[in-house]
Amino acid sequence: MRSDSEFYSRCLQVLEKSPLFGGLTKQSIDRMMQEFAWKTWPARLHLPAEQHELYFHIIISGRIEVGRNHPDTGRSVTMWLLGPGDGFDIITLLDGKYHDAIFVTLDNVETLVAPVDTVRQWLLNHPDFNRSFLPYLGRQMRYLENLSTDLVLHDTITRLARLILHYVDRDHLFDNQSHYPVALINDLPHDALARMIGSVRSVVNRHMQQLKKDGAVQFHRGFIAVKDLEMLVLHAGKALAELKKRHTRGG
Amino acid sequence: MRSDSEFYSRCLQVLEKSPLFGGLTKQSIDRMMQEFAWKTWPARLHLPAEQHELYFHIIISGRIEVGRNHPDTGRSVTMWLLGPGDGFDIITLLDGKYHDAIFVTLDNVETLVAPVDTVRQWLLNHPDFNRSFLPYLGRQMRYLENLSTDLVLHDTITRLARLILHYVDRDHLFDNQSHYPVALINDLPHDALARMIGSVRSVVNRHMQQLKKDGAVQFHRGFIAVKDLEMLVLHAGKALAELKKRHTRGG
DNA sequence: ATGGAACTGTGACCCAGGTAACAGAATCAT
DNA sequence: ATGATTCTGTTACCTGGGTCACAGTTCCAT
Repeated sequence: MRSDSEFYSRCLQVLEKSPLFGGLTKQSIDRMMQEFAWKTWPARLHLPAEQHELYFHIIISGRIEVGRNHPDTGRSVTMWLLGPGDGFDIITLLDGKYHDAIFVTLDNVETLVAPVDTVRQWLLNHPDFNRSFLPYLGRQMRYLENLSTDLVLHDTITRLARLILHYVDRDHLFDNQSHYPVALINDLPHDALARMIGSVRSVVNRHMQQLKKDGAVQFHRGFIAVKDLEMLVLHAGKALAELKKRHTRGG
Repeated sequence: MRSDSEFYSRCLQVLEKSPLFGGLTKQSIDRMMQEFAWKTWPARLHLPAEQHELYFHIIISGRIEVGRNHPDTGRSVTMWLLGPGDGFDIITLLDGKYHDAIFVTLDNVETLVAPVDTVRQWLLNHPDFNRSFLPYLGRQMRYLENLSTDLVLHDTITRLARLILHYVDRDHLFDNQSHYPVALINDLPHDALARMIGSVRSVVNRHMQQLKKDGAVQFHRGFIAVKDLEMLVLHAGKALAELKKRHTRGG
């Protein structure tokens, strides 16, 4: 991408606050950008898997769901929901092997693309790139750890509460409407939410109704917001036993 | 550790075939070893969590279970089972933040220890170290991905079969006894197996009985081996539907 | 050898949550 | 506008596997 490109400044903005490149100097980012090409993808597209062994992508706008399917039962899990500033596929980038995962665009997506080999060279030769890349890897690993442990240790309504909590923007209470906005997942259909917590649409709906009844959240087609943060924390939290008592008593 | 230390050559051997350092030249390994200290831990010890923000460890012998507990229910998951050649804690190494996980030694453990900062410096300055470290990270991430997806997509007996399959040593059929040995997990009690697949002792036992009845595995206290690899693969595999038919017909 | 601790084997019970199925509402494409 | 498609709400049903409880077994320490 040339620096006179019409998208250049937009991409720069995204990269600068990206967890992957945020730590770099403007110079470094600039030099890297030279090697990236700009590319767009339509919504609901399954990205071809071979792609990832050849090219590394950075999302500028839009979201991509990374998951796996069970061929027989038709069920699936979302392992990551990638948004602006995220890169993929980091696993193939790390070890060069085929990565058995399915990448689906949720929106129209813009990415910056470069050959994996190029990116791998940077990793090996540019300490300052490593300085932001390694913590980014840490973040992604933590997300996976949390996913696994949540699946084992918590029941589905707790996982749902935690999911919403994870994306809630606590700093931007809408005073007039007295609710907290939810980032990235606020317009997802219930199936997509279900895939993120290892469950199933109808069950997620069931629990969303419960959370609504409890006053924790508010939602309608394509919209989720948090009404009562404390209540949601309670659902997401340790006080599981107490909560159960409440429900059996109060309905 | 000085090169005339009595453990030096043993450590060297482990490091050379470790996934973390296997790729390095003898020279590099040598230089690194100078900075490591040798340390031992008794079995069944909970390693103090603060440790990991200060020191990075490499296991020379013994195993360490890395997992999480649910304070209220008492249930727990094992996220990793670390053995000789593995390093910890890689997540804190990556991002320097506190890592909420519990490390328990299963055996008497020998480790090599160095300050995290030292190791982090190597990461940033030694491309050849990076060359084996990054693929190692990839491997660990894949393990977590598989854990999460298995938890969602497969039932417990399938996960159990997959666990055993993952550690089976296909290359060393014991002809005289016609069974395949199982590495690393072959002497674990059923609780420990249960924690690795997000289940519970009694259920694991149930399923182990089933696998035995089907001729897939053989086991007694502190011993697991694979009798019929194909049968185990069948249990672990996609042909879930067919297998169910079998069982309902045959018992 | 003997008492205790750590493991294994099983059965009875029960419920969270997955499956299936359908009706209604919102949204989109032409 | 209108038919198609994609989402949501809700019911009835059923089962995998978790909980509890206890007995038997193997192993270890003294």
